[in-house]
Formats: sequence, structure tokens, C-alpha cells
Amino acid sequence: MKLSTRTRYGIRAVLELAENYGKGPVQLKIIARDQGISVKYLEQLMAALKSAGIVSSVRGSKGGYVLAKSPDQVRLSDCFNCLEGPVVTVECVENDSYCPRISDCIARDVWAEVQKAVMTVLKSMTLQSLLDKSKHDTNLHYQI
Amino acid sequence: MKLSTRTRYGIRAVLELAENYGKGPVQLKIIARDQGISVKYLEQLMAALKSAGIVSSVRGSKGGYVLAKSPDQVRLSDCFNCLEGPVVTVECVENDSYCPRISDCIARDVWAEVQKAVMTVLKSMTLQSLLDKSKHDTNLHYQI
DNA sequence: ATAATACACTACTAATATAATAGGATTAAT
DNA sequence: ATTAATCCTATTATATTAGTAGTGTATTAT
Repeated sequence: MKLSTRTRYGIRAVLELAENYGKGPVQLKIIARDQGISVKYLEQLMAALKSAGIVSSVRGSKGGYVLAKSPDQVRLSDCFNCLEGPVVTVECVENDSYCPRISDCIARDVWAEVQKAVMTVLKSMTLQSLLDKSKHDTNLHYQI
Repeated sequence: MKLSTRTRYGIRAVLELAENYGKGPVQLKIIARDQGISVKYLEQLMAALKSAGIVSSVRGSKGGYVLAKSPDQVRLSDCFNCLEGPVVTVECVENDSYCPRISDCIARDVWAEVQKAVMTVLKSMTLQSLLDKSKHDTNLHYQI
């Protein structure tokens, strides 16, 4: 049960866009350099984020990507669903007809609860809340 | 971020042992038949559960597997860690030296919180609590 | 206009991890 | 001795993920 690099990279990229919100488009080569990811791979992730309405792009010279909404409007759960796909634990939690044992499978309850817990955490976070938290931590760090 | 069949099967198997706790060893061919899993594959999962001290085995004819502790002493988190491995989200949450960005990576906080939430749910569940819940639900189901 | 820049799209390949199978060895009851 | 069960190790098949490659298209600076 490990996260794909797709989701990890994608969320780091979106966070970088959040840091630059209101400052114009950020080019993929910049994000790629900062995060240590190939431009070509990033393109694929950004395409997914774009069609989910999370980011938008500016084509041509001096173009790049920008966040489509303000950072406090973007929930982590949205980014996650877009990049990782909706299934977090097991198929049968989302799809009732996946397994015939569903009616008396105790294990399914476990995965349903785990999935709910994950989604609750991700829904509670926005890009803005993460930026704030990080700033707060830094202040604490330099506090005397 | 999908659960492995290893974990799904393993936990179903352990639940079956919990249902038969105190009734002597259960053979793998029985579990395999009930759960629709191959005996050979189950063997591997049981080996892991055995070395984690969750189940114990009785060799030879009329042998099989039994739960090593009573069902209320076995937490789902133990089974999960044994079968799925300790990493739930990303390597850097468990291993500080995995990534040099750790000091200012905002994303890591996300995965740390997700992982914590998952573990909290799994730690709160024991095999016994699941059996109880299932029985309760069945009663509700047949209630008029 | 034109060159440069950067996204857009699709296909392919390599690497890794998971899932499952196979065969024989060991142990204990009958 | 025979049967029935776990034990152990190796191998193979399959699926998924990760990453690369190449070409196309739009936009902007000059």
C-alpha cells in the first residue's frame, strides 16, 4: 500500500504552484529542476491535473502552469483523486458488485473505515493550509 | 494506493481462525476453499503471520493453524504490518534519511498524517471487535 | 514574419512488484 | 508404512508503474 510517484510528484508540483500563486505562470522546467523530476513525466501529471480543473496552462513562450483556483480552494483530496484514482484500499469498497462475498465479509468493513479515514484527512487539507502550516513551523524553528 | 491481495487474503484467513478460536486447528485447505484462495499461496501468507507470532501451526496429519492469542488480543494493525509491510504511504515518513528534501517538504506532512490516520483505525480494531460487530449487524439485519 | 519557447498528445519501453504456481521435504497420526 | 498436513525454496507469469521519446500545436518576443 504505497503511494505512486505520480501522486507524490503531482502534489509537490501543485504545492510549488501554490507558492507562486498570483505571480504568473511557472514553467515545467522550473518545477522539474526544483523537484528533481523529468519534464516529460511532469507533463503527463499536469495534463491530468488540468483536465480535473485544478491547474490551467498558458501556452507559448513565457508560458507555463498556474493554479486554477486560489490555494484555499484546492483540497488535497481533489488532487489525490485526480492523480492516484479513486480506489484507496480495495475495489469492493467502491464497487458493490465486485465481489459476491460482500454481504458477509467482515474484512470489507475494515477497508471501508480505513478509506474513510484517509479521505477525511485529505479533505481537511487545502494547499493554503499546508503553506500556512509550513510557514508556522519555520517561524517556530527560528524562534529564540 | 491499492491494498495487496496478500493483505486482503491474509486478514480474511486470520478472521476465519478467529471464528474457530478454541475449536482446534483449521486446515489451510478449508480456509482456501472458504475464501477462494489457493492453498499454496495461503501457505506463504501464513508463514509470515506465524513468524510474527500471530498464528501458530500444528504439523502433521490433523494439523492446521490456530490463532496464537485470543481474538481480542490481536490488533488489525499487527496483521497489516506483518502482511503489507510497515510502509503505508511513502518511504520518507518512516525513514528520515530516505530523501534530502525532508526538512522543507510540505508534502511529507500530508503523508505522515494519512499514515497516522490509517494506523489509528487499524490499532482500534481487534479480531474480536470485528466478530462482535458482524454479529451485531446480522442481528440488526433480521430485526423486524 | 519568424524563431524560440513551452504545452499537447500518443506511443513505447524498461523496471519493478505482485500474484501465483510448483515440487519436494518434514512431521505426526493412524 | 501410509496418509495428510505443514514447511521451504525456487520459479514463472502478470500487472502496474515509471519513465522515455518523438512529433505536433499554440503563443509570444523580437
